[in-house]
This record gives sequence, structure tokens and C-alpha cells, in this order.
Amino acid sequence: MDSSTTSAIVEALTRAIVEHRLHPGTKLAEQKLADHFGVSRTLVRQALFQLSQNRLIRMEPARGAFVAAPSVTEARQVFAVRRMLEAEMTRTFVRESTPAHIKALREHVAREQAAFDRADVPGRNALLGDFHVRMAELMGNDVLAQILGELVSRCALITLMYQSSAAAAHSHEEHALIVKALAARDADQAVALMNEHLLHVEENLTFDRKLPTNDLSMALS
Amino acid sequence: MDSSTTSAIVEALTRAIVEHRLHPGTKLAEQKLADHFGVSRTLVRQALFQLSQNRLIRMEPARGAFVAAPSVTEARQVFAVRRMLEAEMTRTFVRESTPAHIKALREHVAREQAAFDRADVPGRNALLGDFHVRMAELMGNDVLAQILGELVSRCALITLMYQSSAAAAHSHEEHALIVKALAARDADQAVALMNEHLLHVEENLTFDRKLPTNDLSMALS
DNA sequence: TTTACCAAAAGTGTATACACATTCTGGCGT
DNA sequence: ACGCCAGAATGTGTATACACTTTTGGTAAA
Repeated sequence: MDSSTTSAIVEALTRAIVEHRLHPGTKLAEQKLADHFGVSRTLVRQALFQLSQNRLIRMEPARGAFVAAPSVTEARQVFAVRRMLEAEMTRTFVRESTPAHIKALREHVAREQAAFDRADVPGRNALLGDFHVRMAELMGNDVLAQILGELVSRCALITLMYQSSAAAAHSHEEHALIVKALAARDADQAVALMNEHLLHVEENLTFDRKLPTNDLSMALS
Repeated sequence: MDSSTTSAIVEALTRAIVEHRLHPGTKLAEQKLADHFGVSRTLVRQALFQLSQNRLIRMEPARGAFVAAPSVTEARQVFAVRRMLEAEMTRTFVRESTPAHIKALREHVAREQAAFDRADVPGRNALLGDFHVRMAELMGNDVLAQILGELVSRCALITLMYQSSAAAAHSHEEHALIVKALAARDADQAVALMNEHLLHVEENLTFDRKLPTNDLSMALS
């Protein structure tokens, strides 16, 4: 695990959290991470600070860093913001996109399909999230892409905590429908589909489940 | 300058940048900041990292931290995202707000007026930006409020670099009009006014000005 | 057996030390 | 006089040291 700048550590931890290899509530001890990455605590601390700003971990004073366990209300707020951003983004996309943009999205959906076919669960989930970031990138709005990227990462955490079963296939189909509407330049339809898509993802979360993660039940998994 | 946790340094520097007491391109030497705040470089570095994530400063490898100088395209992107977020936020506000929320906004606009009357330029600018964050907070969406807060801070930097003259009064009047439409629960009108308001702010920036800040002309001010 | 309490262990928070890169400065050669 | 290079000075990047807090584990008293 060499080539370790701070951002390399951030990316490694982000992937581990987003790909559900680190569970909410897990303690992230600085020295252990430092040993693992072969660096000093200094760089680990910088990385942890950055992750705490992205809300992927939370830091309790004098107690350390833990993988975040987003609350139900936080999850709803994240989805609300995503709907705000992505509805307008979709409308802008129809207005300004070129055939090359459509083609890029089609290829992305094809990669989603491929990941499904080879039963690559982590890759599949990553691609399902990246679809939305990809749209922002194609629009050339870096600011939007970055904000959306952070929100999508948080959603991956939320999905881990609350997702019931494989609504993933559903998401993939909806992406395909959205791309079809974008290609047809049907703005209202595309926006409606995007909105429904995000609502579906949110609704498929089983918020009523009795607080499944007390930082403890997670630890012994 | 005591009571210095990292966040205290972040806030102090943020205020200094947003209130235009530190100009774009200014070098932020770690040891000097450490001396000024009476802490070690460690805490200063943490603060600088955080500010660089908020895009208020940029860090060049082995060269140090400088107050950010947002490019024209970045400025446009920030405003584009704000329009996306705030249009939908305004619509949601009309749908869900109570009389108490309207009252809070009215009081805020009154504080803007007061700042104008006493010619309090920094306070005035802060309040003009906070109006938008206030709306998000009143909606109870912390995620939205935080994201919007960061965007508004970046806009303060952008405004410093590109703003022509006192379009500030114009902003204040538009806030009042928006509140009036919100009170009348006229969603379409309120959204339209918010959109126009943000477009006006963006249009008032003199982007055609020949790159006024070469990191150097700023330094000798 | 349970609870209170204290000491050791582990971990975080901040400061300092040191290696390395960049920038500045003076002198040398052209 | 101008450009150029060596060396000092300044500043960043990372590691380490140390104080203090939290946690742990065990012992003694109820």
C-alpha cells in the first residue's frame, strides 16, 4: 500500500466505506490506519478530517473517528437535495446536450448492464451511483459534479444502512428509461423520470426498521 | 486571539476572506498564521486543508496556501448550481412554510435594511448572503443549508473579484420582493423572482474585466 | 454477585523536529 | 550591464514526542 499521499488514503477509505467494506459505526483508529498504509498518524489525521467534512465519517472529540451512520432525517435531506439538483440538471441536459453526450450515457448504462451480467456487486453499485455524476460531468459543470459526487457517496452509505433488497436492477432499468427520454429530447418526461427514479430509491429504503445500527451490532458483523 | 480550536481558525479566516479583508492571491504562510493565532502549525494546517476543500483557498504543492481567485467559468458554475438549488428550495418553501417562517424572513430583510441605513458594508454583505442560507435553515434541511452556505461563501469571493459597484441595494430590494411573493404563497412568482435575482447578481459581475488579479497586483494593496 | 474505584493501557490533541523543496540573494562570468 | 549559478534563507511535508483524556481490567468492599 504505497504511493500514499493524503488523497490516496482518502480515496482508499472512501472506496472501503462506499463499497460497504467498512460498516457504519466502525472505529477508525489512527495508529492502525497509519500502520496499514505505512505512514504516520499525521497523514491519516488529515485524511480523516477530510472524510469528516464529506460526512462519510464523524469525529467525536477525544474519542476518535467512526464510519458515519446517517440518520433517517439526514437521509431524507440528502435525497431532497439530490432531487432539487438533478431535476434541473436533467432539464439543462436536454437543452444543451449533444449526440456525443447521449452516446456517453448509453455506454455508461451498457457498463451497468455488463456489471449486472457478471454479478459484480461492488462494481454495479459504483456504476449506478456514477451515472448521476457522469451526467453532471458531461454538462461541464465541475462544481455540480463535485457536489453531486459527495451526495452520491453519502447515499451509498445510506443505502447500506437502510436498503431492503435488490432494488438495484430497478435503478438500472430507470437509468435506461431516462437516457431514452434524454435522447428523444423530451425534457418534461426526462425530468419526471429522474424525479421518480430518485423517489423510488428513497422509498425502497426501509426507514421503519428499528435503528439497525447501534454502533455495536455493526461492530460484531 | 485565544480559544483557538481548528474550527475557530477556520471561521476567522473564512470571515476575513468573505469580508474581503484578505484578497485573492494573498499567500497564507503557515508560521505567520500560527504566530498570529498563538498555536502551532499543526492546527493552522488543519484549518487550511478545510478551507481548501471549501474552495476558499487553494493549496499548491510545496508552495503553500493562497486565497482563491475563482475563474469566470467557476463563478458561472457556482451560480448555475445556486439557481438549481434555490429555485426548488423556493418552491418547497411556499409549499411547507408557516407564518413563523415568513416572519423570520421579514425580520431578516429588516436587518438588511438596518445594515444599509447605518452604512455597515461588511454586515450588509453578510446579511445579503445569509438570506439564502436562512431560507434553507428555515426549511429544516441542514444538508441543503450547509451546501448553500458554502456556495454563498464562494460567491462572496467571486463578488469581490468581479463586482462592479453597489448592486447590493438591488439585491436587498429583490429579497423584499421574494418575501412578499412567499407570503402571498405565489409559488411561480416567488420562484421566478428568485431566479431573476440570482441572474441579476451574476449579470452584474463584470466578467469582461481583464483578469484583475494576477496574484501580484492583489498582493500590493 | 454486584458495584465502586483505581491503575494501566490505549488513543487522541497539540507541539516540535527534521528532511526536502522553493525562493531569495550575492557574486561570478560573459 | 545582463544573465546565470551556488548557497543561504525561508517554507512546506512528514514523522515523532509528549501531555492529557478515555477506556479497560481488575481488585476490594458492600
